[in-house]
Amino acid sequence: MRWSQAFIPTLRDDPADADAASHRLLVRGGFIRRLMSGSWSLLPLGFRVAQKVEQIIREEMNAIGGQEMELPVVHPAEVWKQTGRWDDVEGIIVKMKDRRGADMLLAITHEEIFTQIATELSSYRQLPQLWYHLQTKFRDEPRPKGGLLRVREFTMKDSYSFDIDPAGLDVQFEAHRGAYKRIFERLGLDAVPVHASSGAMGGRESVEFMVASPAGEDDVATCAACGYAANTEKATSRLDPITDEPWDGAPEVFDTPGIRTIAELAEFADFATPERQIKSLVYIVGGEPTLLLLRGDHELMEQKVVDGLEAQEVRPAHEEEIVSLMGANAGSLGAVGLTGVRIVADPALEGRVNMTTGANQDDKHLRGVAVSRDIAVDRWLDLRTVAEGEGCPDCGEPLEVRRSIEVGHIFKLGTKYSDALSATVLDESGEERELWMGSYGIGVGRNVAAIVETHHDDKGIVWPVPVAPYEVVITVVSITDDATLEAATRIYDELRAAGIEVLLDDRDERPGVKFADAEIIGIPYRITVGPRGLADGNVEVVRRQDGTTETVAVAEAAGILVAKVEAERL
RNA sequence: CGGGCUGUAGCGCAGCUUGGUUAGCGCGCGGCGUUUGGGACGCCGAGGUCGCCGGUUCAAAUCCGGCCAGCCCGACCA
Repeated sequence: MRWSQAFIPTLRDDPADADAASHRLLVRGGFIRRLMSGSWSLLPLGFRVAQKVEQIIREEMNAIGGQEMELPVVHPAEVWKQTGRWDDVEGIIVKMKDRRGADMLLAITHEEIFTQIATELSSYRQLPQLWYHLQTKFRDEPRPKGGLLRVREFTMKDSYSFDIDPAGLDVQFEAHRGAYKRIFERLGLDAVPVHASSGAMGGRESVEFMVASPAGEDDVATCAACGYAANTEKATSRLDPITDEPWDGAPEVFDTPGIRTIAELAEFADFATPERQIKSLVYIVGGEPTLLLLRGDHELMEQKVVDGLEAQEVRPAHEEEIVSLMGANAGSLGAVGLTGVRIVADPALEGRVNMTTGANQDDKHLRGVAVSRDIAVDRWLDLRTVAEGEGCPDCGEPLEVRRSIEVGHIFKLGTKYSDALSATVLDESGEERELWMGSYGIGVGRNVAAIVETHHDDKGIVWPVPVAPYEVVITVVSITDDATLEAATRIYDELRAAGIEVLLDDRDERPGVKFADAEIIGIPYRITVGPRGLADGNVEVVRRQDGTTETVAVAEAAGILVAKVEAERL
């Protein structure tokens, strides 16, 4: 492509509202433009990158036996009502009616439709099956951000596997784990698989692929010693044991005027250090009022409540709800002697004695509380968020917690959808069996953003060759010098003939502008062709990644670049 | 959904408090000229429903009301 003819609206100033490096650079480099909140147009450069990402995904999916198809974006409500998700995921689904008044929706994912198609499978002889498509999803996120990182409309590769039994599902799941590993390697992403919560997808087991980045929205706990890795939504840890001072007798009420927080109480009473307090949080879990108990210095992980209590809706209780349930305001709440409210406690409280907690009367607390004696715990459930430095659950070494971008997620769904939609086959003995399903997703745009987040410097993007919009840019230093333009055009033709994707910067701009633009856009290799070098029969080859420069003979330039690019194509 | 802020040329902004000729500035864009191996400069020029609707007024970008859109914080989030 000749740059002078290309639509590459590079900006030289930062967009005012950019909130992530990839957001800023993709806009600056003319890759994307916002249409509305969470919807982005892919301009020619952005589209080329997205196409390359998609092609890599296709190749790896096909390599594990995937069959590509394409399903619609607008679905009838019917099938979503059958699986129960028409109402379950209220909020993020855009719903609409057609001219006859029939309910429809924009697809947020495609389990329902793929499963419906799978009802056409009738024999175990047709299994296993692995189907996928690259299709638009629309999720009406409350607050999109980060450019392509968190959007409402996006393209996703989603694949679905169908097997006769759990063992078959395990095989497909492991095949995806391998395919995803290769995909992310080819994309230049250092993605680590971690244990994750399945969330509203349902299912029994899921693994997320995470790329460490401050722009991410998830926290991942990892152990350098043994390789344990889990999303903090799911992660557990070993805690140092605490030896409590003995306390004989019943809990004792004491006055705590104006004291509302754990920190204030610790300050107020020297025996009530945070790890000797019980944190009491009132939540409405699936409509049921629930008191959640944690150690004072621990943070609640709401997702663990969702998963552990299998609730659709989990939210903190409102002030009025707290007062009418507990008889006191937040800040003086406690579980001692409480009845009529479900009590769920974190195991870190098990066996503890001489604890301090709210007395369920405003401005009063209790000391000397023995958890097992004084509190009627209905359910013990891991509720807390692991923190950096706590012991790895597998080996005890200190955990690290890092912000990460979720670039892929694979789920073992089980029979949830095949059950709801009667997707069954007959087995060897002629018996009807439900299909065991898995679903596996990769967001294309989010991966593009993740690549930029991890491949940029102060000058701009540094694309890995496999996803670069162009592999080589030829910078023509002076287009008014015939010999220069001729030499550059010859190299351009040679590279194109060799199958290299090359951009010829034949714009009437000063060299400094061309160098800077090529760097913002992030083309991996640049050939500088100018009168100065040509006087000695040379051109310059610069590698974007590290700025290394070499001088090569004009006649050899194309051949050298072909070798370099092909070596990095993956 | 709650709180805060913003909306003026393709982009970034000033003007609004205190209403009054023709609404400005920088970048970008077009023409001409000088320049040309790291983001040049001069001259000339094009480009605007001041987010939308309504109200107040002799007069509204400016004041008032409603609506819409976007951003930030929180809630929420497969």
